[in-house]
Amino acid sequence: MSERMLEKTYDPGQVEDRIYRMWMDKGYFRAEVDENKEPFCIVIPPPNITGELHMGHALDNTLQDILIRWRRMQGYSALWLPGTDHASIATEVKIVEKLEEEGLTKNDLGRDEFLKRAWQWKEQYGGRITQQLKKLGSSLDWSRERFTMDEGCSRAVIEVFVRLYRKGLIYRGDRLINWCTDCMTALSDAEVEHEEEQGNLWYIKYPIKDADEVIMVATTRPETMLGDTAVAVHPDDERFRHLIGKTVILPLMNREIPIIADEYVQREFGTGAVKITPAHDPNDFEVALRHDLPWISVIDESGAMNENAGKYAGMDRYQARRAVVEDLERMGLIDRIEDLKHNVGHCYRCGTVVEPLISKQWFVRMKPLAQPAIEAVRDGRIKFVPERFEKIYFNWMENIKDWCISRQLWWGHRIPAYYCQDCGETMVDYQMPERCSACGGTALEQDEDVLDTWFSSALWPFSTLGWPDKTRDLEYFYPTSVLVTGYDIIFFWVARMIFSGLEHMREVPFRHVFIHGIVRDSEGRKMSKSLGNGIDPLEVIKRYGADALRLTLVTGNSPGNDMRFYWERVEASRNFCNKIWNAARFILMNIQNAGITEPRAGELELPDRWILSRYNRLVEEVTENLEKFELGIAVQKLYDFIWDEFCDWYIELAKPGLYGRDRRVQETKLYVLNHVLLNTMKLLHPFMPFITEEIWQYLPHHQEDSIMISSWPKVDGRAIDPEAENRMWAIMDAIRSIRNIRAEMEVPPSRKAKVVLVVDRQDRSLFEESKIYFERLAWASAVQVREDREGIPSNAVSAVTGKVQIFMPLEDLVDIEKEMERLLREKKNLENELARVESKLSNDNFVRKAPPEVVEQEREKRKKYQDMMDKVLKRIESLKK
RNA sequence: GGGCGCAUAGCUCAGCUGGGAGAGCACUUGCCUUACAAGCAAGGGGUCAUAGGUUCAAGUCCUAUUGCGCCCACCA
Repeated sequence: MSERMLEKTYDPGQVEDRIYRMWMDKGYFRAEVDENKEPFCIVIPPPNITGELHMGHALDNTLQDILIRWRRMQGYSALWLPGTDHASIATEVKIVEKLEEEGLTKNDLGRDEFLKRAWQWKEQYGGRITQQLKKLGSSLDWSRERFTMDEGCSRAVIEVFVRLYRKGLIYRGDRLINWCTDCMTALSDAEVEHEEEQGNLWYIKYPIKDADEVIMVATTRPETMLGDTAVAVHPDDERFRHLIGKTVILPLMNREIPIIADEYVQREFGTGAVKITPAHDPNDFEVALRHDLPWISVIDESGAMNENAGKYAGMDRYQARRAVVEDLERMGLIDRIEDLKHNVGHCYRCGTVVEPLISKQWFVRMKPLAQPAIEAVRDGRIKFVPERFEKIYFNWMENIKDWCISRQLWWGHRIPAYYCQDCGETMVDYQMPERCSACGGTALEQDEDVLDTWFSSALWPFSTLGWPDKTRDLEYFYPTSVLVTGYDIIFFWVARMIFSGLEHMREVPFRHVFIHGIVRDSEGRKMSKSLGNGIDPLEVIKRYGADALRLTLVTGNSPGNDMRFYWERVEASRNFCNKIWNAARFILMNIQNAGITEPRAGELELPDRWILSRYNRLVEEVTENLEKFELGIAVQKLYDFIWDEFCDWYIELAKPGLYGRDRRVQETKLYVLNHVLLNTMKLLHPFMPFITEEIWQYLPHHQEDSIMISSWPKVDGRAIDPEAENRMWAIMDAIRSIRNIRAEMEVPPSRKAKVVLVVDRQDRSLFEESKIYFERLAWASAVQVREDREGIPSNAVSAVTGKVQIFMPLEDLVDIEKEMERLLREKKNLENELARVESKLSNDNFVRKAPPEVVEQEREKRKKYQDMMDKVLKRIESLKK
């Protein structure tokens, strides 16, 4: 028994760091390979080392921590594996920015020096976000912390690259790729964000060679005409049929280019004739391949016109656009200019308009990898929660194109490809070969480029467990159990982990993908740095505590849906913390005066049996909700149970016993109070780990040193007691009625009143035994239970519930007219209810087709309402006298 | 162009496999009742977007429509 006493309000600042340290010191986060236990594993979506904890992380990690803590308590060997991502582009951009402040560029430093800086940066800031995760209470196994560029993960990357290359699934070639002229690197399709923008459609006349005719094309990017190598029309388009095979003189460049026919052309759009710029448009590139057209690059990697652009060389692409249009106008070749909304691709990191360029890059051949990944979801080996995201996943996987994986950056995994400087041979290997496999030369150079940052993330579920080595961890924890992440990175990450896991492990990387939405501001806008509307989770923790933040994030959250952040909601969560804190305080105060005794059979009173029954139902439901990833529903039930049933009802119902003389009764009450609180703290622990631990530490009668290693409550089927529930419900119903009347008549609690309860014979003992609760909870001075209404003065107020007719002789307060009004209102209500029930029961189809128990329910209702109606009518009669 | 989500109390949102509409905040009234005023008790407030349909029964399932939002896509 503890001598310590709790403060009147819960102060998370006093508690959280101390408890987290205790958990760490005791090694509770550490998961062991234990053949006697089932494994349960989640790998964290590794936050970028550039990152600081934002609400998205807070939500994502709260959900993971809930699942992990719950499964750990259930007896699984639960591993939550932490780590960070090197975030190739994002980090490199930051370091370049920092260099700029010093007046330096990447190239001033050179590759080696730059990487040294990058690693320094990683050492300095890489741990920042992991420290912040601790503030949230995340029960991550820090002994297994990984980094996408640590030695093991890097080995995995090389292993995968070499394997895929040897299998023919990685290749290098000149393709039209997305290029960011600001980041100066190639991007994958997924890294391009399309936005609709207001633009123009220029109609340009191209003169036909040796004819007095022009063919008009329409384009949104006039500057690219400098690189045109054809004009295309639809093969069946009568308007142009006679021109197919002829050539046009490309204005400004005076280059002869052919008119070709291709079905790609939409006859209805623009003029029906399309200029073909293979080097700067993905469609045109495809057309050029089909027709064996040359391609001419006119824009360079910085977004400026190159030497192929004639007099426009050196101009920025937008400058060139204006110049080209001006020149064409002067020549009378612009027919007209229309407004047009169209999609423009932007770099997902810096927002720069992406330039399609032809470039030699490395690619992963996707089709063969995508197929098994589609099947794994289709046949249910992987399940998305909620399911609708499977559709999005299929749509992406089924239309996937080869993945451009090389990046013209320095921070990242360098591509393990080596080129012979003598004969140009390409070799891909685990390390640099001694000599060229073709010519035997020794002058070899490694590819300058690094891999897409998502290439290493794709391996995360197994690279972190030791792959390519056959480790015990890998054997035991793979496939992992759940992946928890936002819908915004399904393509970047989830999809790629799935095909990578299947390809390299021959097994799915996880069983469930639990998708959540994003946290928005109170106006529903995305939180962003530029808007300055972000809420810092650490500030929330500081002001209200981590538990309040976690509760806020999970309450009302349904899978896959966005949510808005309100400080008012955090306050409500904080209030709940305080509520349970005070419930615990109350129980502890009483435990100091008496002990706890496990009750013998028959010693439990009605409220005790009621709360134990309700508690056991709660265990059942919460567990079920967690299994279905319905975390928001689970926590709502906990909230309601603790606040309403336990605090507002049971504690009040227990007080008479606690404050009575009978020590045995006191100890029984304390047993039940402690038992229910202890176990609801367990149920609540995954959601609110700190306060539940703190309370646990104060409460007596548990074996384990910490709530986080205690066992998840099990349902005691014998405790579920529908009869106790019904009986208690009847008492509560009557108490509520009395309170209602008193409130309506504005009787203050200080004024006690006599209460007469008229009941049926079979309920008499129930109400006799429950008198004390009416005294305590309904401010009754004396309670009389009887089976007849003889001698009840007419100047009493009354109410009717299912089981009891209540009279309160409040002589001086009673206004007969008002009383009559209330009775007539009651009568009206009952008439409505009866009419509704009657309409159902008189419907032959209902009685015949509805399930018997539903029909029975309706019949019971009818009886109940009729009883109530009888009583109300009698009361009305008696008042009339 | 295709797909998805949302539309429920003044505000923000829950509502799982169809069986008499819920929470938090806000509002009204009364209470400092020896755990908690960050609290207690009582209360007001909703033709569950619209129109059809399935069913004995629809907020819940189906179809269409409207509004808002998101994702994907090669009509220049």
